[in-house]
Amino acid sequence: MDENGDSGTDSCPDEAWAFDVFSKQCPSRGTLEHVTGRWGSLTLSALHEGSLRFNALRRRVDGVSEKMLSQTLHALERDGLVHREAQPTNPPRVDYELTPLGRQVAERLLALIELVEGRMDEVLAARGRYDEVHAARGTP
Amino acid sequence: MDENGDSGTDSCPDEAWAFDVFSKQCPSRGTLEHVTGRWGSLTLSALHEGSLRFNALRRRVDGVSEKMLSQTLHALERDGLVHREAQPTNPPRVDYELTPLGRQVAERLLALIELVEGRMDEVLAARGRYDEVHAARGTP
DNA sequence: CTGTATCCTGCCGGATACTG
DNA sequence: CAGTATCCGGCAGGATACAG
Repeated sequence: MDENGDSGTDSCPDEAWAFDVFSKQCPSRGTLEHVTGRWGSLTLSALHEGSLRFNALRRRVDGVSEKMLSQTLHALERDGLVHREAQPTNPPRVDYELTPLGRQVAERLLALIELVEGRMDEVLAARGRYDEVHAARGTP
Repeated sequence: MDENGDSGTDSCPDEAWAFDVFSKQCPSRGTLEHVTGRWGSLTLSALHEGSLRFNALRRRVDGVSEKMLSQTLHALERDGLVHREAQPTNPPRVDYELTPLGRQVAERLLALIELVEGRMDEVLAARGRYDEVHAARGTP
C-alpha cells in the first residue's frame, strides 16, 4: 500500500493539547487538509448528494484520477468521514457514503463552496483589476 | 515574478456557464483551491482575527515560509479576499486585512475548522479503528 | 467493476541569499 | 521590516498496466 499520507508524524508534542490548526505538528491540520484538499473537498461535496459508487464518483469529480480518488477515499474513510460499503457480488459493487460526522463536515464545506461559486463574478472582477494594475510592468 | 498559479488557463469554455466547481476548467475551482489550500485557509483564518503585518502573519501561521506566504497573499489579494495596505514609511509597514468578501469566506472557513477541531477525538478514534483493522497484514 | 502497483514528470514548496 | 530571486529535492499526482 502507498499510505504516503501524514500518518505517523502527526502526534501532539505531549500532554493535553488544544487541537489548534495553527500549530504545526498537530493532527487537526492533517485532517483539515484531507477535508479541504483539492480532491477531498470535491469528494465530500459529491457524496453529500447521496451515496455513490467508485466510478460514478470518478465521473462526478471531473479530472480526478483513479489513483487520487482511491487515495482520497482511504484518507477520508480513515478519518471517519466516509463509510465504505462493499457487496461481495460479481461484478463487485462498492458504495461510498458520508458518515454522520462526514455529513456535518460536508455541509460546512458546501456552505463555503456555494459562497465562492455565488461570488465568482466579484472574484473575477477583482482579478481583472489586479491584473490591470500589475500588468503595468513593461507597457508604459 | 513567479506567478506559477493557475492564471491564464482558467477560463470557461464558452457561453454562459454555471461556475460549478465540479467541472474541471472552471475558475471557481481555482479560487476554491486558493481558499482551502494548505496556507490559504490558515492565512484567511488568521486574518479573521484582525489585520496583521507580514511577519506577524508568518509567526501566526506556524510553518509557512516567506515564499509561500507571499505567494498565498498575492493569490488572495488577486481574488479580492485580502486587502494590502502599504505605508511608505521607513522601515516599511504593510498591513493585510480581509475584504468584506474575504470576511464572509473566512467565516465559513472557520465554521469548518472549528467543527474539525472540535471533533478531532472522533476522528482520532476512527483512525485507531481503521489502522487496527488494516494493520491485519503481517500480524496473524 | 473496483481497485492496486509501478513508473515518471512537473511543480510545490523549503532554504538561502539579496534588495529597497 | 517586507519582500523578490534562485536553486533544487521530494512528493503529488497522471498514465498505464494489471489483479480480483
